[in-house]
Amino acid sequence: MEGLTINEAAETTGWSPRMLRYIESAGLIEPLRTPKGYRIFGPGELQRLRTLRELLARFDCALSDVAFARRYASDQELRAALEHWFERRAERPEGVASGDWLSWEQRKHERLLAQDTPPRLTETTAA
Amino acid sequence: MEGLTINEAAETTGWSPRMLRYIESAGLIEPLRTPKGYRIFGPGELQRLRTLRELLARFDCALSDVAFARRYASDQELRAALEHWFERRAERPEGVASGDWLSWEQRKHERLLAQDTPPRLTETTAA
DNA sequence: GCAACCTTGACACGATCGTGTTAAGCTTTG
DNA sequence: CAAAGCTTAACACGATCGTGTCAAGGTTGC
Repeated sequence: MEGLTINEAAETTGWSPRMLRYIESAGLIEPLRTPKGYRIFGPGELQRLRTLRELLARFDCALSDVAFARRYASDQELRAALEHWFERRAERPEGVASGDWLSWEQRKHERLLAQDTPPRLTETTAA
Repeated sequence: MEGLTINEAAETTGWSPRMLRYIESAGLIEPLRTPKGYRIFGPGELQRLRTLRELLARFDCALSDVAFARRYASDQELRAALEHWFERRAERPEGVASGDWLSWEQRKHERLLAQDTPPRLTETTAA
């Protein structure tokens, strides 16, 4: 065969027909259509579908993540904004620059001083 | 004030205290802690939080999207894999190359021929 | 023409997201 | 010391994700 119908494609890719439609609705694939609307999956689409399963499993992420990553990768404005946001970390008081914000030092003593029991930060970063 | 406590930070950023903790658990912020475990939000964190609200609104995306984008931006392997996957589109029969996969042309006629009602692809791309 | 297949739409359901709220227990502050 | 704050844990709840399944109706194939 050449271009597979949805059920055939489902069998060779491991996805259920339902999921193939769902993935399409998520904008991650775009199978061709016969004039009557039947989906036909070419070898490229089939390969992408198999790879997609691997990706989701390998990186333990969701379809929506992949969809967003695609958006992130192609939307220049989005990427710029987010990248800038990511960069903006470490605004940590190591470089308290100027009096930009009333003396960190001062209060640091007032508040952070006189204490004990140090390692109490159980992050539980929701694996 | 200097480093704000969670409730103060909530007020100036617009997020609820609950959400500030949630956002932290998502790994998007990492406020300092007093030795006793009290969160203190510095001006940097506060700004990031305000910006975050703008980002989510402006690009209509979720916290998990931002979290994944961050991962995508910093995990070389992940990015490479996904980028490769994104690229792999348009495996469309315009460049059917060689006999890589038994004659598209041939079957194209067998299946796609003799039909009418053309524009029936309502995408409904789940806005 | 009838069985087999495809299409969209909808109901369902557990899982997770985004939020609020409350409980139980330290800490800071007046 | 008592009130006010902070912390984590947990229950709750509507919304969306990921899937299955079923229904109603065209299409294809023998």
